[in-house]
Amino acid sequence: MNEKTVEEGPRKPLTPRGERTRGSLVAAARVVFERDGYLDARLTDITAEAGCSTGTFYTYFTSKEEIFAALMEATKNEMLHPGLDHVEGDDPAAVIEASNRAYLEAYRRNAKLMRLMEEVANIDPKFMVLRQQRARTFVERNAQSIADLQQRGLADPELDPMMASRALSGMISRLAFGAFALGDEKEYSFEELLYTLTSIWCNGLRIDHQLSRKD
Amino acid sequence: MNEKTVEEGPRKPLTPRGERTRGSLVAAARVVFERDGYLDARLTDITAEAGCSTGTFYTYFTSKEEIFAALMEATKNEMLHPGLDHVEGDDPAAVIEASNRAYLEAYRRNAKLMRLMEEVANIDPKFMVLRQQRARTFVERNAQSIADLQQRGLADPELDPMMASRALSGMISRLAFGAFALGDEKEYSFEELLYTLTSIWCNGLRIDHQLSRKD
Amino acid sequence: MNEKTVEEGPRKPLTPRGERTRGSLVAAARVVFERDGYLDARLTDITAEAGCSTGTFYTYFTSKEEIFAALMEATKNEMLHPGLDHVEGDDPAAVIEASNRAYLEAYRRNAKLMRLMEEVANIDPKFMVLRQQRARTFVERNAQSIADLQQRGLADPELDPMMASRALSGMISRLAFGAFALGDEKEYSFEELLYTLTSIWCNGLRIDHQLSRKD
Amino acid sequence: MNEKTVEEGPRKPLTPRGERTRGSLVAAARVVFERDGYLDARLTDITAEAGCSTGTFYTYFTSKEEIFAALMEATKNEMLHPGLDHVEGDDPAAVIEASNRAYLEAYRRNAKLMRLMEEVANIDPKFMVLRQQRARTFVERNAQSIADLQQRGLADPELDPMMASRALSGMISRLAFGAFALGDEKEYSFEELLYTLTSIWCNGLRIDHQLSRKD
DNA sequence: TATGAATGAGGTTTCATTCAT
DNA sequence: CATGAATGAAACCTCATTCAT
Repeated sequence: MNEKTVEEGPRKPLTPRGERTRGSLVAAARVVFERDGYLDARLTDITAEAGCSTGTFYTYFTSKEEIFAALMEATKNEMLHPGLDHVEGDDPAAVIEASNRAYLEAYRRNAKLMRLMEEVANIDPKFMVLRQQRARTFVERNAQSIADLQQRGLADPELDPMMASRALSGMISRLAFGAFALGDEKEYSFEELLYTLTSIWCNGLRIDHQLSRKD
Repeated sequence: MNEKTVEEGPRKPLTPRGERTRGSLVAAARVVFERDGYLDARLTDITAEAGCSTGTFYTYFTSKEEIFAALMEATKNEMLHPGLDHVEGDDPAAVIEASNRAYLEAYRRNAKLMRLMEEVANIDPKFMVLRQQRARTFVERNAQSIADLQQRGLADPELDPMMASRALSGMISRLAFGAFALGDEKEYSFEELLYTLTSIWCNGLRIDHQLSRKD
Repeated sequence: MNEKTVEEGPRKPLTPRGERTRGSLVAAARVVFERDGYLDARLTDITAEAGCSTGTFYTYFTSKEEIFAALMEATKNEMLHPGLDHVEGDDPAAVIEASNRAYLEAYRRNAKLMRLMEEVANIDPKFMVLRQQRARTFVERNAQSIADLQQRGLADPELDPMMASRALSGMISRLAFGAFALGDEKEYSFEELLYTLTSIWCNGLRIDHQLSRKD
Repeated sequence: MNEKTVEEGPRKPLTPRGERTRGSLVAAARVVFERDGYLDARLTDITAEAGCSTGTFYTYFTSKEEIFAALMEATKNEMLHPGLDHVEGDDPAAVIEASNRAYLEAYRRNAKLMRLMEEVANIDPKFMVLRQQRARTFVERNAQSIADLQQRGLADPELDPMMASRALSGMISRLAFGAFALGDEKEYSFEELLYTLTSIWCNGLRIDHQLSRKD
């Protein structure tokens, strides 16, 4: 899987000083983008936040798009979430719950970044591709897990694992977006959210479970 | 429910000619927005498409935002989808399937408009509010339907109807967006999509069903 | 001969007002270019001189290059000079003298423009092409005239008319450039210049003559 | 004759290393200027070509202009051409032909440099002065030679030697520019060029000759 | 002497919006 | 009501030059 669809300028070997400046620009970009949104962010806001001059920006990046790509690259690990198969355990429902909990927590932690990614993906096709690639990773992991459960006779064999995974993965990401990125959080209790998603996930696949709400 | 959160300029009574001009502007806006996207659309593109002059635009609208709002208003009926309770019948699964089919078909028909709405909602909070309002209508209708099924003993009573509806409604809209708005349609068979969504919907609520794929 | 090598933006049919504004911009461009040179001229200098705003510039032109092309087009008739064959008369030497006199006078009148053309031609290949095209017109006319004199037995038949014309036409334009465009005019008496050029021209082609200096 | 009109930075005594670095910068400047033109050449292109850092440039030069002056100084001998009086011989026409041949060959060898000089002279008055000084050397030598021929009764005594030299010297440099610097060379045969120029030169001064084309 | 990151003035360019006709 | 030229704020971007190491 080649995540380099969104190009970043030829990264010449950097001196430590250059490394630092570049880093401060990416950090500043995160602050400014999260605060003002992608469109409203001006390059001068970013350099001001980074404490350097406009010209310096162009030492490391050629455009707003490119520094955004760099920011996405720099933060890609922050949304790492285990996926079903990375949670150990014998009880499928417990595994699913743990996985969903991890996902929701990661989403909540990175809500602003996710919000931002959504804004940019809907503006620039290059980043829609990136978003889809990352989503696909998540979807495929879950599809694999569903297929395993089917093989072990623990999940409805009628469903296409990939399609079911798309539906369920989409369900959780959408709800997380609504709950955390849009800041409608007041309407949602985290545990209620988790319970509902996990119930539907398990029921949807016809997985036996004894889930209950936590408060 | 007040849908007027997104203001439209004081609609002075229009002469028939004015009515026509305004209409051609909205129609042109749809063409241009769907073709170029909201951000890349220039007002002069719209007036050119409408066959009128730049100045005329301001007779009817005060900004790009406002004509977009007018376009949303003009097309709001195009995504009208029945919601569960609007489909008659005794078999809940059949009702759900019919409802989902109607939703997917409407989404497919209006894919470009939905894509556009997503773009703008992620740019402009006013339109995020509008999008959420419309989603809420859909969610609430489905929640009502779920509550009904619970009362009739046909659906899992443990689930909060509103939360379950958010999850399931989000699931279907997300999948429709991916399938139709992003043009990844090749990866999806419509009937497979429908079957998967409806199965998970019914299973998720523990509704008895005998669904089968159509080809 | 297609002189449209240097493109000018699609000239939409202009309203009289637009015609006037465009004209004032071209006139302003001439003032500013002649005063400051092509490179040092800023678009804002031109719009300021034309009495309009920066934005207006872009209603008519897309770049400095383009307005320069328009200026060249607008002034192309100012350097029209008869060429040998357009001067009537039986005495070839008198004809050549009259032609040279007309050329030098036109050059002197348009010295700043010629200076400008030279600057730009040496910067931008598109305008070198234009300069060469215009020179070629002059060269070809003179070549024709030389061929005629050869046929009438009045000029050295050994010389290739085209090559001889290139040499003699180049001689006069170079001297005119030095005398008038560079402002070394003090070193040159117009009549001395004319006498020398015409003598060499006639002698060079072995045309009989009784030229004498005027003072 | 003071050729130092175009200043060069105070040339501090250089270490051998410094000498080498400076030399590589001038050599790089020639490559880059000839390749990209004066205006499009960036100092970083030159330092990159020279294999040193940006900062090093300022150890030896203070500006693009100055390194260009240094390049002109370094290459001034490359266009050395004998001038009429430096060719030995009794037959004036043969001397003129040899001189012209030497000039044309030197021009052809240094065509890019001459092209460059022309570009810069038309941009920067300081270099126009330099160009004129060098031309003047050539013109004056030729004027001296013409005066000698007049004194020996071999050339038309009516012509002012200086003015005639300006005309004839300009003729040859213009034609050389067109033929070699602009790369229109295909249209010109070297020998035809030489024959025409020399014929007109001799005829123009009424010098007896028996010139013939070589092939 | 060499390095190369940092600087920032000053130009270009866009396009939503105004307004005289 | 319609016109479309004029407006100008606001952003972008370059690259010669400086300077701390």
